[in-house]
Amino acid sequence: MAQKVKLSTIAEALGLSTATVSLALRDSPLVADVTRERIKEAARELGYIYNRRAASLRTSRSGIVGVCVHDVMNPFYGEILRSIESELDRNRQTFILCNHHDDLSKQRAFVDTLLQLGADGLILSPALGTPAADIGLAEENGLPAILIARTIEGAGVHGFRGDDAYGMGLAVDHLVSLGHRSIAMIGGTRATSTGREREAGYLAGLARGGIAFRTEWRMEGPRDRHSGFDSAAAFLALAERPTAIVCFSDLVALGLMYGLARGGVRPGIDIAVVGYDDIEEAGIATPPLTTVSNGQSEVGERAATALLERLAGMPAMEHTTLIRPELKVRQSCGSGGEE
Amino acid sequence: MAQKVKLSTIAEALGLSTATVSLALRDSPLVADVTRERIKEAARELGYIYNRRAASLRTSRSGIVGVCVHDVMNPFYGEILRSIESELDRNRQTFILCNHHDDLSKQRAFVDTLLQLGADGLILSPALGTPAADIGLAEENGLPAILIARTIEGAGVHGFRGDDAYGMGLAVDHLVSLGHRSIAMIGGTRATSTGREREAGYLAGLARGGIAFRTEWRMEGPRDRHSGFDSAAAFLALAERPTAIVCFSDLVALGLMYGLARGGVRPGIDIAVVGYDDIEEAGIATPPLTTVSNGQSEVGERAATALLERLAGMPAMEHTTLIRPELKVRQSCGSGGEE
DNA sequence: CTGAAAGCGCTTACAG
DNA sequence: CTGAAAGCGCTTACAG
Repeated sequence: MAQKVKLSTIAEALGLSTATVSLALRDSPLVADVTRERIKEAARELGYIYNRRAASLRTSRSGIVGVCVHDVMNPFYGEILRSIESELDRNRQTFILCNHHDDLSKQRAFVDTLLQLGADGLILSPALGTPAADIGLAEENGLPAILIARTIEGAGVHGFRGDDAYGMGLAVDHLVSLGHRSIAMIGGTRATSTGREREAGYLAGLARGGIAFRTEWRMEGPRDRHSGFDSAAAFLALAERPTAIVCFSDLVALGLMYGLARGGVRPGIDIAVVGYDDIEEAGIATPPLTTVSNGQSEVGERAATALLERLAGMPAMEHTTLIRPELKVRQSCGSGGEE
Repeated sequence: MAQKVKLSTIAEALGLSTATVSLALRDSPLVADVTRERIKEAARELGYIYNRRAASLRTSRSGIVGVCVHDVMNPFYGEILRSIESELDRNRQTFILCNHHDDLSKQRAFVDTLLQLGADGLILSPALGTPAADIGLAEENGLPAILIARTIEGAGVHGFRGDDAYGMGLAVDHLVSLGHRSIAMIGGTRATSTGREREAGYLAGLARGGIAFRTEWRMEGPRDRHSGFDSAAAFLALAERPTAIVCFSDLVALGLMYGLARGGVRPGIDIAVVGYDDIEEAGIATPPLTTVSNGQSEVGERAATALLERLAGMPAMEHTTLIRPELKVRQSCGSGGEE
């Protein structure tokens, strides 16, 4: 590797000062056009690489935003990330990703790293059991935070998520309107706001339908495809098998459908299944999955925008924006629906 | 936000020099035990946050490794990332992730960012059409690179990937041994080393089986679940329909199976389907997917290890390590197999 | 329109 | 075992 090219290398080569070179490279109007072009050309020729650490040490702006979610391999988060990414890209922010896998210590280590790097902001889907104080710590140290998908009481920051109770109610209402009187709910945990809200929506839906809830209908736990698959066996073993199932997520529903089919029970024909999230795969599954659209791209886009506003100097505001979910009727409830 | 706490804040509070504080916080044996404890305690009490930009500017080591792949939502890459992540975590390297979506300019912008941040290394699954010179540029500027999943001729660095030609041959041999004489291959493109190798393996397998290749058997293109699904229609429209299909990837196979089922053709019963990669979902799909295990976690782990060795001072070596694939027989070829 | 100088917060020889 | 001083590569008032 040749001698490192820095601002002063360019300055010396051109007989100028580093101040002028610095200004020129950032398109300052203070520098004469001719000079600027000479400088830019020299920079290109010399293979100059801007040193962001040095700049950031001086300006205390790093151009880095941290994004931390449960797991990027989960399409639900993947779809949110996609819109965050395009929003941040447009604003020339680099983003650092982290999966916390609901491990609080991993999440903390990540926030710490962001602090050390002088990151400009954080978009977080908090791990199970994240105390409000963790968000406070970040904010106090100059790291503005925005919450997505899950929210935390008293965190004092803006959060964006779907209206889970309402959405799950939509799913149950749909099944009730189809004539179902025994409806199970598989997956999710009360340890997250999402899990609690969706369960509440399920219970409220049953109540609206005049259906008395039975504890064996509620199978807590599964939150991914594999555990959804595994839950099929337990479900099929039920003495009085419900005629319909609402799932915590599409991933759980998709795994469950694999499992039900394996057990000889045909989703959409022998039993009704509803998912939640409306991930891309839901539309091509066989049978196509009836589900509740959860506004992933809207969550991502609005969260990114909100963070950019914070970076621009807007104050934090404690508020949760609920994105309105929508029922997507396809064939997994045997009800015809969209092609 | 209170006044920023830095090394000198601690030094002043304790009546020591910043040099001593710096050494103590990094557990240097040069500092007396008592002093070190006093310093660490003060740091904790004052809420000191280590400024990595400043440190990195001085040491020119950043503790950052960049990882860039086609798309982290693709479980194939997701599984590789998982093992990279755990390997790097153990070595306290922060990693920055980027999806290039086979867009060369995105990949270049990312490498540029790494250079500006003074990143320590790069693990890359190169975008379509990446010239060897791009890798050279990174290396010349002190950013050691390791390639995964796809390799580039003449890049001069170490790469890790599955032996695709051999693996695809395994799939075809299996189908031939089951008695199939007409075998299609769906998905993949000749623009990547992976696509070329897998196609070569398919062709070689046919030749070994004494089967004359027919151009309509080769349906290029699909590389994700959705396009796999879409390809089912084209396949079902074939005048003389092959009795078996090898797919470019599990994702393509899984999407295809959804599509075939939608068309009333039952995978594992009416037609044999083989995937590639052995992602986790393959085992729970219905029917369980026969596929070729592609050693994702081995690729990730070895690539990370190789990079860490480079960081420790080992020279670059131009070499491609081929991980040996393995056939996983399940039920999608109607052949019984594992439970 | 351009330059000289200070400073961002660390670490690292070098003294003592 | 601890301290004084230089320097990493930028940017930003301040002069001129």
